[in-house]
Amino acid sequence: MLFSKTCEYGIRAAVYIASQSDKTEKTGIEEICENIEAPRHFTAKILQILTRNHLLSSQKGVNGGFYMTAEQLKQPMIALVEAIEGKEVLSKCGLGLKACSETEPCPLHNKYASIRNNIKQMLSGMTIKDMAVSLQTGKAFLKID
Amino acid sequence: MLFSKTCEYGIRAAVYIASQSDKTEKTGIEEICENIEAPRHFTAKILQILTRNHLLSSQKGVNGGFYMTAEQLKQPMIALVEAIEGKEVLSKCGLGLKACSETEPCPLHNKYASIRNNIKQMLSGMTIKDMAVSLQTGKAFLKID
DNA sequence: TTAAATAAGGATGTTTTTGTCTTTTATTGT
DNA sequence: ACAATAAAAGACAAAAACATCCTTATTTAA
Ligand code: FES
Ligand code: FES
Repeated sequence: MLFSKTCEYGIRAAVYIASQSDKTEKTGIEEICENIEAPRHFTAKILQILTRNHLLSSQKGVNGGFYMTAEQLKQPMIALVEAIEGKEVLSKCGLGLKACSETEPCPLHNKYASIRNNIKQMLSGMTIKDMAVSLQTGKAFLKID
Repeated sequence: MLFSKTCEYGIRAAVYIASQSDKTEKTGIEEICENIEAPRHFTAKILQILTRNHLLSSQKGVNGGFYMTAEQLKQPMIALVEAIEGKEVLSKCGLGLKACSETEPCPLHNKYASIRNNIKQMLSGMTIKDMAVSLQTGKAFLKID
């Protein structure tokens, strides 16, 4: 519905990495995928994208893995979504018109634009750290057992 | 974002057909696709689905085409969406967990569930006729010229 | 300095979505 | 009846999304 599989895995992975960021050890792709129930190689590709976009940090070699800096933890969810789905995703027309505009709106525009704005607010107002904390405190989960 | 192409075309086509439902003549697939800028054969398939689900009516042969009964015009948008995307689409987890649940929620659940509810309300509270009227009165458009 | 570990990158494969083309079936005006 | 018309249906094709596998580059511990 809202996100592609790519985006779902990307967010889940980033949140998991964030949730491990107190530890000194970096988090390996294997561990990540086990804990978010995502396909190993596919997820690795997504993390490459996020790393290139500086939303994650990584280190190769023994004891390497993924981690996040304090700066990265403060990034809002929307940064992840835009890195994966593209910047425009939150301004497109809900009915697929070439552009979303106030002057030539689709019949859904009035209501949809406000909902789209809610989504934008949700994603801007929540940091990766916020999500990680809800994991750490047992309030939320990244997979169902 | 919200809908698949299939769903977008399906809604646009249905709304266009509805907007022509005052006329006595039925509306042909060619005319529909010109007016909503959608691919001819693909859209025809989508209309088949909607017709099988009794959300549209159709007639073959000379002077045939698509049309909607008064009953069908009163259907809410959500009926179209569910016919095309499936009934479950509006209750799935936003982060792709196997199930969306209050007891094992994903970190997005709190905010997402409320947005998803807004979407549901938007789609339940607006009939196909409502959308068609906004077209007819020039307040909305199904393609950009 | 070497072996092991681990992410990055590239090639390839599968599935789903999106789209076209052709044939069939039903309807209607003549 | 017949020809024309239009939707239904089925086969096929292209593109995108989803996923795997293999090789390469980098790092570190021993
Ligand atoms: S024009 Fe369709 S959502 Fe704005
Ligand atoms: S559990 Fe993810 S949206 Fe409800």
